Amino acid sequence: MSTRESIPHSETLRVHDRCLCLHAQRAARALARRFDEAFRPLGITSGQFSLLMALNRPEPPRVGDVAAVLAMDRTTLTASLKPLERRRLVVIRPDRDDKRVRRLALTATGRSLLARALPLWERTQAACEALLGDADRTRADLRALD
Amino acid sequence: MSTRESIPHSETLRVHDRCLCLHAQRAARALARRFDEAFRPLGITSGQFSLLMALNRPEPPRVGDVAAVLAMDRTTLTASLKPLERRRLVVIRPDRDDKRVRRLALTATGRSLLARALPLWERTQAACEALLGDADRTRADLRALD
DNA sequence: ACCAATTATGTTGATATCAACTTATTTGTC
DNA sequence: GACAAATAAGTTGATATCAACATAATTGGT
Repeated sequence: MSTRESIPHSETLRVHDRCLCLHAQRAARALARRFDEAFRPLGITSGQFSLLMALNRPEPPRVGDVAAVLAMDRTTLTASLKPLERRRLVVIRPDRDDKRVRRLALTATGRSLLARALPLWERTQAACEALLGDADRTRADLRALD
Repeated sequence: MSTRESIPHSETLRVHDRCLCLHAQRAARALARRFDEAFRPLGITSGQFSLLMALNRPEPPRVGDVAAVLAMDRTTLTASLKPLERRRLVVIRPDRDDKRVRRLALTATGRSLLARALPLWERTQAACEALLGDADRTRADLRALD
């Protein structure tokens, strides 16, 4: 392999400093760890919290709806539901009218767990916002990327 | 279960709109998908690109160094190296002085692949920056979170 | 009513993620 | 020099992520 085919280290540093994908991954991993830790006493992760929260609606949403809300792959969602279903936090029921559709609903246990998780979220969220100059601006930027 | 134990839907909406963890996860997933797609012709993912780039240094870094740079769990890194090692893009060698330490180095093939990936990164990065008003500000915000 | 296109979802296989635990080596203190 | 503490890294088991492929039900055009 000739030298022509490799990248100088200076270029590596430039990519490393600027790559939005890497910056977003690092921030996402760091935030996930922080929230995971906060929710640990309840035995759920940050992702499971977001998912349970997305299911807390008057009308049980469909799989596709939830995937869209979380900007998550549909098949990832199917997999993520498994442990929650096993723990009886979520029930999956066929739709009344459309037999293709499955409705995702919190159980009473799930709702109760979510209620206990909320104050933990508040605390952690406040701690994270404190790291930012303008959390609303950051949220707007993040939204622009998805 | 009593009603006292559940969260009103309005509260759910507030959490959903404000949660930094969810916003970061969504943005990270969206960016990863975008870069994954760009790198697909080369058979690597966005995460593998970042990892290979992190190894492109004059002195082969140690496992712990790379994990710190990527803000990634050390054991995640060990797992992520496996497919790259299998494809002979990376070699893992014991350190000369400290027998606990393993040095991670790109192979000639790895360096060459990275060089071919760089223009794809440039294009995708530019497209993502175009979504933001001020990419430097966004990067600074993301850095504040990790 | 038929049937092709579309829609909603699931399954499989590979990789990524992290906590908990384990092993091997080095360092520092006496 | 012995040995406890600290350091570097790996393994296991659970969950998360997504592409590729597969299935079943609905819709729309004729």
